[in-house]
This record gives sequence, C-alpha cells and structure tokens, in this order.
Amino acid sequence: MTTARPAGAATPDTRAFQRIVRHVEGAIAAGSLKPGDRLPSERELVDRFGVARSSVREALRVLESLELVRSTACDPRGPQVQPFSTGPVRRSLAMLTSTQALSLPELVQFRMIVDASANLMAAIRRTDAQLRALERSIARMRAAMEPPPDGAARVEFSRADLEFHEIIAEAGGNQLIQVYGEVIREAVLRLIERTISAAEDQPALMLRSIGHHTAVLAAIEARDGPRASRLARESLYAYYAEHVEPVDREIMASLVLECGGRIGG
Amino acid sequence: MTTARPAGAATPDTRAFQRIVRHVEGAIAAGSLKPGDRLPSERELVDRFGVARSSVREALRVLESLELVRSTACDPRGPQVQPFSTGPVRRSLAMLTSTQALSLPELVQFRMIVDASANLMAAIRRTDAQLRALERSIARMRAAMEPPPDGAARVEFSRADLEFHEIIAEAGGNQLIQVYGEVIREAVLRLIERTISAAEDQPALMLRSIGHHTAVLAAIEARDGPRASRLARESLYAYYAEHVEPVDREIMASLVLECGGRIGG
DNA sequence: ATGCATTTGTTCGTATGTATC
DNA sequence: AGATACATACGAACAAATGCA
Repeated sequence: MTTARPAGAATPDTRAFQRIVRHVEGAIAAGSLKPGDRLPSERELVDRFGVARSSVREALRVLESLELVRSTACDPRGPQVQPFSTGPVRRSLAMLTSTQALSLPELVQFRMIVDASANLMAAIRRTDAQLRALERSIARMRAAMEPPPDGAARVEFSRADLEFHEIIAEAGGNQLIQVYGEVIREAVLRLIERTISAAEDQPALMLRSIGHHTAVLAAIEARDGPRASRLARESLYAYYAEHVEPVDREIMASLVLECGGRIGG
Repeated sequence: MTTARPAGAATPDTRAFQRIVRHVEGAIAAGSLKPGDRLPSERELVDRFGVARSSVREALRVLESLELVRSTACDPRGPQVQPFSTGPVRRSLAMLTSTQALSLPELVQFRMIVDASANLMAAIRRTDAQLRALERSIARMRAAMEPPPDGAARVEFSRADLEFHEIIAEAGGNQLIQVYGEVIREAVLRLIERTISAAEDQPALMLRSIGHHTAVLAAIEARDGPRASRLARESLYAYYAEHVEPVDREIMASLVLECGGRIGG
C-alpha cells in the first residue's frame, strides 16, 4: 500500500481537487444532490477526502464557476447546490463567438433548425392564452418603434423579440428546444451586434421583423405547423444569407428548400 | 485610503481570484492573449495582482476548468493559453441535460431535428475520405453482429453507431450540430438503456439499424441532402413513435411530414 | 435581542518531486 | 550532472460576519 497522500507530488495522476469536483459533479448528475441541498463545510470536506483545505477550496471555486454550488461567506451550513442554470453554456458559447472559434453561419444554421422546430411544435400545442401573449410581444415591438428609435428603444425591441421566441418555445412544450433556443438566440444577437447591425438601416429592419413575427403568429394561430416552420427558415435566410460564404449559403438554402420554402424577397 | 489588502476580508466586493479570472478571460476574448501564449508564472501573478498564492491558484484552476489555460508542473514558462475548444460547452450541456429531467419524446424530437440537419449538411460537404470512414463504421456494426450478440457485442455495436453519427456531424462542418448531437445521442442512449432496450428483439433491431445506416450512407454519397435528412426523421419516428403519447407522436409526425417524409413501415 | 461558536476569505510559511537550464 | 525554479500540496493564522442557542 502506497503512502496515502504523498505531500509534495508534483504531477499526480489526478489532482487532489479534481477528485472532489468529479465526486460532486457525479452526485448532482445522478440526482443524489439536488438544488438547495448543502455540501459539507470546507473543513468537513477536508476530513472526508483526506486533502488540505487549499485543495478543497480550489474544488469549490471550480464548482462555483460552473454555477453548480455557491458558498456564501460565513455560512456554517456549507456550500449550497444551486438551481440548474444555462449560465455556463451561455458563457462558454459567448467565449467561443468572441474568439471567432464559432462562426456566424454555424450559429445561424443552428438557429434556423431550432426556431423552425419550435414554431412547428408551438403551432400544434399552443393555447389561446399563449396566442395573446405573442400578440402582446408584437405590440411591445411596435411600441419600441414609435419614438425615433434610439439606443434604449433598440434594446427594448430586442427584448420583446426574444420574449416572442421564448413564448413560442415554451408553447412547444419541449424543454430542450426551449433551453437550447434561448442560448442560441442570445449568442446570435451578441454576435450580430458586433458586426452587421450598426451599418444597416435600423427602422427598415425592425419593420421587416415585425412583419415576419406577425406572419408567424398567424400561422401558429391557424395551427399550420409547416408554414410556421417554413417562415422561420425563410426569414433567417433572408436576413443572413448575404453575410456568409457560398458553401454556407448553400446549406442554408437547403434548409429552406427541404421544407418546401422559397428563397428570395 | 483603505488598507491595500485587508488580510482577512470576509466578503470583499469581488473575490480576489475573480479579478484574475476576469482579467485573463477578457484578454483572451479581446484577442490580446492567443492560444500558445504564456501567462506569467504563479509567483509573478502574485506580485502583479497583489494577492496571495492561493488566490492565484484558485483562479488558475477555474481557468483550467474552462479549458482556457493549462498549467503544466515544473514549467518555468508559465501556464499556456489553450486552443479554443467546444469542450466546456459540451460538458455544461451534458450536465444540463442530465439534471433536467427530460422525457423520451423531448429527447427524440430534438434528436430528429439535429440528426436530420447533420445528414443534410454532410451530404453537401462530405469528402470521399469521410465516406470511406462511414463505410468502416457500418462494417464495425456488422462485425458486432457476427457472434450471437452478447452484452459486450451490444456495447461495440452502440459504439460503432455513435461513431457513424459523429463522422456525419463532423462532415457537416457545423460545430454546434456536432456538440449538441453528441450530447443528445448519449442522453437518448442512456435513457433507452433504462427503458425499452431490454424487452425488444435485439438482433432484429440491429439489422434494421444497419439497413437504415446503409440507406443514409447512400444518400450522402449521392449528395442528396433532402433524402438523407428525411431518412433520419423517418427512422427515428419508426423506432420511437409507439413509445410516446399521441400529442408527442403528432409532433414527431409533423417533423417527418414537413420535409416530405412518409410515416409507417 | 445578545453572545458565542463556527465558518469563510485571505495570507504566509514549508516541504517535495520534477523539469529546464 | 548539478543547480535553479516551478508547481503541487499541506498547515497555521487572522479578521469579519453569519447562524444558532
């Protein structure tokens, strides 16, 4: 039997803090550790894993950066398991877009298929209350255009836009579409704001957007799933096709055509 | 003027290690720190940020968990900025999917749209080498059936199956499709293994699966994206439709029909 | 409502194995 | 081959603030 803890091992097979991280990650993934539960206190973790407090703290900082736990200062009850959040995915995705490791066409293509499916499902499952909520979102978008659109109004417009899509995703009843769609739309928005948004004719784009949303609403109201799906793909193609390379444009075109959509306009 | 570093501040505005994390994150996002570059050594970071060694180490562990840097032991040149990877997104996504009690229809519906899109893109972008790799995966699946399929053979079959889909996703050239597809397929597999897998007629299912993969390969070889996409939706519908409620079955049917697919058989 | 005990955040010091120079 | 420098890991200490009796 080897020494339990070689005090000064330079590069052990697995670092001390990683054992703790994996243990907690596994417990959360397996469901034996649920949001609201408390982890043992730092000093108790020291005893339980047989490592120094520094190692325990490193593990806690990593788990904290993953938004899995949160250790509040001076709380004797120990670190608390957090409610599951899309924060880490969003941040990692944001970093990838910032560093150009994720391209605009990749984001847009993915958004095409997610938005289209969300619309399709919403057309089947939507309730009348959700229909009215969608109408209110469009009204918010219209209201944001009344004054000559300044910076604040553009933010409000984007917010209403996102709200519209989130209601649709929720109406579709698929949590994956909901969560993933939210993440993707945010990433697209951030990337767009840094690239083509400033140069274009803002009011015209906003008007076109309102028209598109109105058409989607009508399709969902009529419970015409295929049309709602097609509208999403067509409008995303119309918005972004000119900003991508030919190969990616061809793929986007295929996504539009495969569901009987048309290109142009 | 307050003391520069109150040695025992319990809840500072921003924790010591967070300052370092944000600084490095920002530098990488801004592009002033590129993959391959070196960070200052731990001791130099101590001097530069005016914090203790432990804090520097906590920051490095967090940055390491984000796969942004990697500090190798005994390297006088300091931690190295890593090439940008989709690893963090994949891990966060996997954690999110394992914690978010997801139903079978939700997983299958999402897999329908992701697999279909992956096939579509692969049909456009695939190289001949990737085509041959797909053939090898199917051969592996066939080989796993030769002996009367026991447990180990089933694992090998599943592995080859996943490999087939991963090659397709890679050929499509969209990293998001790749990452999301990988996570979804693993989640579906995990759920299936716990539910319907044991009861069914294994060899028949495997044969049907091989037939399906062969058809997809042919469509991708012919560069027929719509057909490749349709095949994915049809076969997933055929596999899982009977195991879901009517409402979800209707949505799955819509996904098949919207791209001109057929239901049944 | 008050006081005590506990816990966290932070820092400093020390030992050790290893890779680079 | 030797010396240096580095990262890993452990332990102890202090200030502040929280939670519980």
